[in-house]
Amino acid sequence: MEAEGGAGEGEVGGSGADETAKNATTGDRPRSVPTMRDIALVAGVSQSTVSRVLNDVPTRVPIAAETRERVTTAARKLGYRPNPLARGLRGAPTMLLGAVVRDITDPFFAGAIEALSVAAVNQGYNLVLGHARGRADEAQALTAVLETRHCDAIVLLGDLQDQPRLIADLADSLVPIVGLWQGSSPLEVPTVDVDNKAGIRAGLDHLVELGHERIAFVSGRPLGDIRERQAAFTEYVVERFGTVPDGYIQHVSNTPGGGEAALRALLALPQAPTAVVTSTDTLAVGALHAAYSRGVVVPTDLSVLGFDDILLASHTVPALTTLRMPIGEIVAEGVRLAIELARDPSARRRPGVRVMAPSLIVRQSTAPPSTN
Amino acid sequence: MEAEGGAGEGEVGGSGADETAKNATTGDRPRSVPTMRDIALVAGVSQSTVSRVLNDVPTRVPIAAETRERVTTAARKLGYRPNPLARGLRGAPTMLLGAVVRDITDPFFAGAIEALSVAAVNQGYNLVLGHARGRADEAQALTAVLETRHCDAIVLLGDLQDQPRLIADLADSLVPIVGLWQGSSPLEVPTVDVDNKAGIRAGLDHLVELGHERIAFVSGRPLGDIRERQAAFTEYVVERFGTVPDGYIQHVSNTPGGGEAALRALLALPQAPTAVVTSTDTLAVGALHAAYSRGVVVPTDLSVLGFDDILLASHTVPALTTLRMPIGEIVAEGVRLAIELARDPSARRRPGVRVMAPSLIVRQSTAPPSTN
DNA sequence: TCGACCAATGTCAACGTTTGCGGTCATAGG
DNA sequence: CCTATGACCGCAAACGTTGACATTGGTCGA
Repeated sequence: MEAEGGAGEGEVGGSGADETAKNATTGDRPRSVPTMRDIALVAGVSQSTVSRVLNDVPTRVPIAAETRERVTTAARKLGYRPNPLARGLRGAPTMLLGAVVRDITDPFFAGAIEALSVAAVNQGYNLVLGHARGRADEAQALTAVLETRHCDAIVLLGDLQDQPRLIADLADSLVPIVGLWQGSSPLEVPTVDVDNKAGIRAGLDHLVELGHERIAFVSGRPLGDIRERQAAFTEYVVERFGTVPDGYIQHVSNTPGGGEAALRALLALPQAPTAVVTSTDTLAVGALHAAYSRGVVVPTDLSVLGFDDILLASHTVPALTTLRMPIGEIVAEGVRLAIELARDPSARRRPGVRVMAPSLIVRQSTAPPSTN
Repeated sequence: MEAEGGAGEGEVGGSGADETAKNATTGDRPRSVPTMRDIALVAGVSQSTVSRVLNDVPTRVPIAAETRERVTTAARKLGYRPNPLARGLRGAPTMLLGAVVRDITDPFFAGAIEALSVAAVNQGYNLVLGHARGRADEAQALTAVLETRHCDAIVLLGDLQDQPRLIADLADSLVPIVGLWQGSSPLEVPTVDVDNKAGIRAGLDHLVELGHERIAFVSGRPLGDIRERQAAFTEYVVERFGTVPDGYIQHVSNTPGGGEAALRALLALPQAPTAVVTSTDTLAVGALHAAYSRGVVVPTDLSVLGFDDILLASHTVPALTTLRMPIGEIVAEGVRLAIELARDPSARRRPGVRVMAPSLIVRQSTAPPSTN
């Protein structure tokens, strides 16, 4: 409030209430965005010359330095901005990457979007967001991001198997597509993912080495990576201990609240586990909270292992032992692929899954089990 | 890996290595996306008729049902998708909202982006992301999001005062702009924000009622809202206690790590505070962790108050007392404004700040001070 | 039997760029 | 004095849509 007139109010503040005074404040500027023709008129050249000068095209015939000068100054004076739609019409890339995510509310995917945006910007691209949550939106996401192919390529985040319409639309679209975190059921597109199985096994190895034998799993909706993680857990435990005890796999929503509910259920079991593996750090946070509020001390009474290594994982109470998701690598590879496909249409759609390795980050939420 | 051939591989998998076999696999489809002319040819009508039928334009002159039928079936058969660039060139809105955020890595803004995307999609718009972090990107964000006005309107998130070039570009752009969370120095655009002062005062009232007198403030970089919050804190404390003790205002980076550092510094003070107000929940999380690892029990030994009420705030250990940021309201109003301005060019740029009220959420991280 | 009028469709010029191809000068060489 | 030859630049056609306007082929009333 104190700074109402922060930056150059004289410059900008003029416009506002009265919309009739189009050119009064700005002099002779035609108020709508200037085109190349306007520049051509001012500079006294043809519009194509303007195009050539402004794009600095390597024309076989040179353009006089003086003409060049006249055009550029005219352009600057008029405040020319090229019209990307017109360029796009001529086949120029839009420099836009579409990102379709199943649920942007999921903190993990929100983080992934961040990383994706950063990676895209680094390559000169920007991100168009679409999310596909819910029956109704299903159409929207594509109508806007795909069908509306402003985008040079599309990146899919997360498992979208339950959105048949979206997948169908993807199938006969011409924009190149790459998938990230497709988990156990990747689409027929180039895909990058984390090695869920290796991650879960590394985590379980860690717990087993500490001496744990009663290990439970808290899972979000078994889709995509989550399903892979759960499968890896089951496989390992069966391999090692013969069977997964009843109730040792909890299915909840992938939120802290879900983690809380799951842990309460686990603690109520006749034989409560001494360690809990969560399919996601978000769940682990909830589990930590539930343990705390039940008086169960982590890691003394209970070990908790997460997956993802979200930003907060190193700052929970206690700090969370987890599996670091190589978001950066995955996203970078995804963007690289997407751009490569966008540039070279001949290579599009060569399915295949590239996996990146997660790594175990040992912090304070795991310890040997207490001797009952 | 197991699911390599997940969905309809016969349909899609065909394309790939050999790019000469354009039409071989797809029959007679021209392989590039079909235009209205293609449909017109197939249906045996003129291209404008196709346009009229497909857009179901309320033309004063009717079109024969049979013709209509022929056109629609042809369109469906060819898999027609309208070209938004061509439409845009004719002046149609792109249904894209640009979002420029100072630092998408900030968890709060990441969350805001989510909410913004949801709100935009609800209105039929999609989001184009641009971030403006760092000197170099500064140009990029605008080159891509603004200059490239694919967007019908632009939403600014957070204080961007330190990006002069961006602001300058905004000044003479023709796209309508609205600002969110501009804090103490809003730009000359319609702006929506939270009432930081009221929030801080409510939080301090709460602490004072509990009996606290030694209250410290942990602040991120004093920009935008953060600056307002800090100012409100100082004002309140001076008003109430005459002065802010030395060292009672800590400046750190807005991360959990920053919160940790700040709390360590505060605990090292000769007269440590009994309560800490953080400018952000992210900082509060760090503070909780630092307290825990120092053996300082929250809330018995120290009260911690956050700001924002992020998703995790109710699941920290202990659950965080904080001020709920009305993200939904702010974002909804912002999107509403943006779309309104996009639709009605005559109303653009009527500066002014609308503030939404935060509310105090009391959880377990605050309590009366221990009697030393 | 002829113009009027209506239904049903086609024509054509935009929108702002890019780009292949051709045109117009001046000047130098003959 | 005439014609090549560069050096510079303009013309105009695309790109895929839209929409104002023109154009058909009939049917109807006079």
